[in-house]
Amino acid sequence: MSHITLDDVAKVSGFSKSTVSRVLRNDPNVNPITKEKVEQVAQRLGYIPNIVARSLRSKKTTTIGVVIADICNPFFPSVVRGVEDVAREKGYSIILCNTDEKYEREKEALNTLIQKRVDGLLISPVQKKFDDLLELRRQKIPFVLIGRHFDPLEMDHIVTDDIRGAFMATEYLIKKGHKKILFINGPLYTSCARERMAGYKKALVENNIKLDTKLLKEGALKMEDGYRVIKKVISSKLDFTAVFAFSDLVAFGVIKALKEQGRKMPDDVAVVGYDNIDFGFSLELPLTTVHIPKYELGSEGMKLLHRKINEKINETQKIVLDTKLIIRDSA
Amino acid sequence: MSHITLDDVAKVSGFSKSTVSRVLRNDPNVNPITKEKVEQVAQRLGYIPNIVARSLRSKKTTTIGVVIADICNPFFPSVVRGVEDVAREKGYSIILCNTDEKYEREKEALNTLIQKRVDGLLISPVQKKFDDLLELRRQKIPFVLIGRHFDPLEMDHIVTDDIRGAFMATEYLIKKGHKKILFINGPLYTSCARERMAGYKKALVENNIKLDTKLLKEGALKMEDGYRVIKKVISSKLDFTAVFAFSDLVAFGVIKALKEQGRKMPDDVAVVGYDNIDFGFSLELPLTTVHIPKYELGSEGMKLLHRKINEKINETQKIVLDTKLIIRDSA
DNA sequence: TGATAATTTGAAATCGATACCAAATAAGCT
DNA sequence: AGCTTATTTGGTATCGATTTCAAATTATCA
Repeated sequence: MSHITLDDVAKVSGFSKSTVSRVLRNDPNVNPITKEKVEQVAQRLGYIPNIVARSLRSKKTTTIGVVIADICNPFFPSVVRGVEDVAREKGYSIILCNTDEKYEREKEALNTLIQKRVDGLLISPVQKKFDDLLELRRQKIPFVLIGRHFDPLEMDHIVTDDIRGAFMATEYLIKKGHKKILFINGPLYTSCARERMAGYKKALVENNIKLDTKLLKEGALKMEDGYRVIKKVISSKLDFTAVFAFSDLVAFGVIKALKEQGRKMPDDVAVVGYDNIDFGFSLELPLTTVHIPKYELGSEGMKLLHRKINEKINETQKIVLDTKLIIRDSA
Repeated sequence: MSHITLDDVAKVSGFSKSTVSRVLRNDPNVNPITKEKVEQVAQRLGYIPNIVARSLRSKKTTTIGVVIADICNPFFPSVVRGVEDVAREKGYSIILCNTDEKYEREKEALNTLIQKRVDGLLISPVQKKFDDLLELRRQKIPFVLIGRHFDPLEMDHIVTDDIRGAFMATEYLIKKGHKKILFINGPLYTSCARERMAGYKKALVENNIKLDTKLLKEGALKMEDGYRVIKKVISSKLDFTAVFAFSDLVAFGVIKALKEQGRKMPDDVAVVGYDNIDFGFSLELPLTTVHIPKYELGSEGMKLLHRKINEKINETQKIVLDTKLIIRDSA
């Protein structure tokens, strides 16, 4: 009454468990005629392989962990989709975990994923601490970082060229005549915020504009953050003619706040976002932004992870994808 | 050198496997002093429980499958997030699968999930066929349908009141004086499309407007579909003053097409969407739409699934969440 | 044809935990 | 104390597959 097992198929078909196992795993070392017979019995009995048992013995779960900040952040769905498409193609399932940008949550997630013996992990790390990642490395569990990386730590990763991305965005604003560009950056514990900062500064330097640190804000991640910063900056009478936001999400908050202040965009203030999330084009004010190949970040990341799992590659793999400036109406 | 197992902890601590197992599972039938000792040894050895082994024996994987159409459809992230939050709280991980609205993909996904012995499933079904769901039922694997349901099949589900949602949207348009309301519906194999159709018709009947079947279009799911339908309808000189779209996504396509035609919204044509996806408010034309409690669909669905897994509830549970009309500028 | 190699099959051990039942020990009570 | 009951521990079977190694069978070829 319970489940049909490989044993049952063996008994009914008259072959041994070994042979049946070979058939069901498509092992070539089996007589085609035998294969046929066993398959028929398996079919007839409605046999369903128990992958848990297989995993225990073979030490492979064909499951990988995907750890991101928040699937509701419009940046991530494409990434995850890219991962899943490649994963499915290669025979993996994905376990999804949201960290909400909290280190403790990341650590917990990695813990359960280790306990569940995933074959590998794709992680968009919180970066406030990284002991948990070192632990992964110690355990020799393959993992690839997505979108963020730890420079001196020699961990496999796939990221975008954020220095260049931020450089392009900033230079574009400069070429349009802007000199007071408010940069609402993300948290500096993230590699992307640091690199975008570098890109921003590089553009200023190359165009002989001296840096005004009062125009540098950091720590913005969500819409509210962009909104709040603008409100504060304006009440402090700080002067600026353009805003470069850490993300499109932050840019939305910026636009909302500026609109409430009655500032016309892009004439009074130009706004540039980052990420190029969906529907940014059909906003009230179609957003000028830096495109990140989100799907590829996921799909190529998964491909790399797959190689890491199957081939024993020792050197750290670092993939850097290109970004692209998308010019629309907001700047 | 390999992994520390429960056996190792047993040997080092001097207790038996059984006792160690009890400690690590927080079984109350164990002396606190023993517990302390064992825990210290486990800690010292860096023991990591192997959940695969546990699952094999206990027949529980603490993993559930989540099968949706496409995480890139802005409807789903909130749903998945709702699921994951509750799942995590209850000790489950989620395996995510995208079907792209294809029955074969759904079937494959369910297959691997069954083989991986998930404890239960949350499914937004494709509804073109349902043999795969009947198979799940035959196998007595608990599952809950999300957002769509099969009326006569008595399967547990959590949906929204789409008759009422569509009714409200349509009636709102009627009260605004519209009589020729183009309804660009989704595929009729989905329960939600059928119910919204019912709501649409009900509103017409109650307001003494006779149904013009030429104004009924179906099969729209994506932005392109909305765009295409409008283009076609206009070139066929069909007259309409309002559009009720199956989803906000479809509405986006509609708006794009209408704008290209130079029609002013909402004056020439009023547009109402469905779902209330994020950022619909900050569009060029803030969208009037029907709100669906997406997060709750996921979180409550997961709660129901959890009950189904743990208590042996026999009656089919049907949860219907309420919808709400969100009035903005597009109609 | 007979020796050798290749193919095909099977028996038993194993993966790492939990479950079940029995045994040992401690506690409670007349 | 002596008996019963509760608490705590241990031994062994088991979950359902894969792996390893050896045995049996078949094919190859001088």
